Amino acid sequence: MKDHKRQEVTCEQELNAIRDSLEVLGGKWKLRIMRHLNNHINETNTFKKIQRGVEGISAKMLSKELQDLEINLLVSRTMMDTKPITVQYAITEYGQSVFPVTESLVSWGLNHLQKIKQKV
Amino acid sequence: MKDHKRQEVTCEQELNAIRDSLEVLGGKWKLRIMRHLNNHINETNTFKKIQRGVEGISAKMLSKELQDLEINLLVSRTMMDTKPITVQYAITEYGQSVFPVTESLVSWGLNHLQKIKQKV
DNA sequence: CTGGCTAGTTAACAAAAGGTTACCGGTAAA
DNA sequence: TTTACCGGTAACCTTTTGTTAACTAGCCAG
Repeated sequence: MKDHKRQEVTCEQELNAIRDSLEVLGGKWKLRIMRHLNNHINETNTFKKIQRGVEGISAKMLSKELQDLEINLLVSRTMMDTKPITVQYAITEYGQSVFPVTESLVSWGLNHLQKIKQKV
Repeated sequence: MKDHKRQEVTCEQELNAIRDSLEVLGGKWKLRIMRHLNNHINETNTFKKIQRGVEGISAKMLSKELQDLEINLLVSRTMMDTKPITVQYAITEYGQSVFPVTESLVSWGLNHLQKIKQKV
């Protein structure tokens, strides 16, 4: 009975799932932060380091977005008892699961750009 | 034969591609409209019929969203010279290409819902 | 003549998302 | 003592996004 097929869902549930995905991954900064953490996965990513690495983001936005990502289990937050107190952020193993999704957005976006260029 | 490898792109180009995809497919109504058109692909979809089918959408939003979708070649618009003038909208063949993308958003969203439920 | 159908448009507003500036308590170097 | 770095937060402002209600013009039935 149990195969690799997705659970049966209604049309409305699918639309909700899309809405959820876009809430968690959408917006101006979330995927940029995820990408930065993934590119620097072997380094210690403190708040300030991330802010310097993700171009243009303000402390307020970075703080909010990291909290959202942590709530959604995509990023972990660890306080370190150092002299000036530091906080380390890291992408979680579960967080890696977003990359196949973003890959399909990248592919479609690149293809779409070509398609629209042809039109003009 | 098509080359299945994507063109080489920079990190910034990938982020732009994601932004483009989300611009074209994001927002509250676009995918609901696309889905409705796809579910009723063998019917004649007039403006009013779509408005009745996509629950809650106002004339203003439907008008704007259909224009955006048409600009992006995802939907076609055909004026019919009927007694009260009618306009038929249809999803284009190219428009069908969004469904693999949305499918990955649906899968991830459904999985994420389970993941978050476990947390509580 | 009235009212309803067609496909929209316009203006005014509200809500959500994002940006700017200033500031906090703590540590430490100059 | 002043200065700067750390990880933020609060107040305020702007921009984007979406909602509501009123209105257009043409055609038709009662």
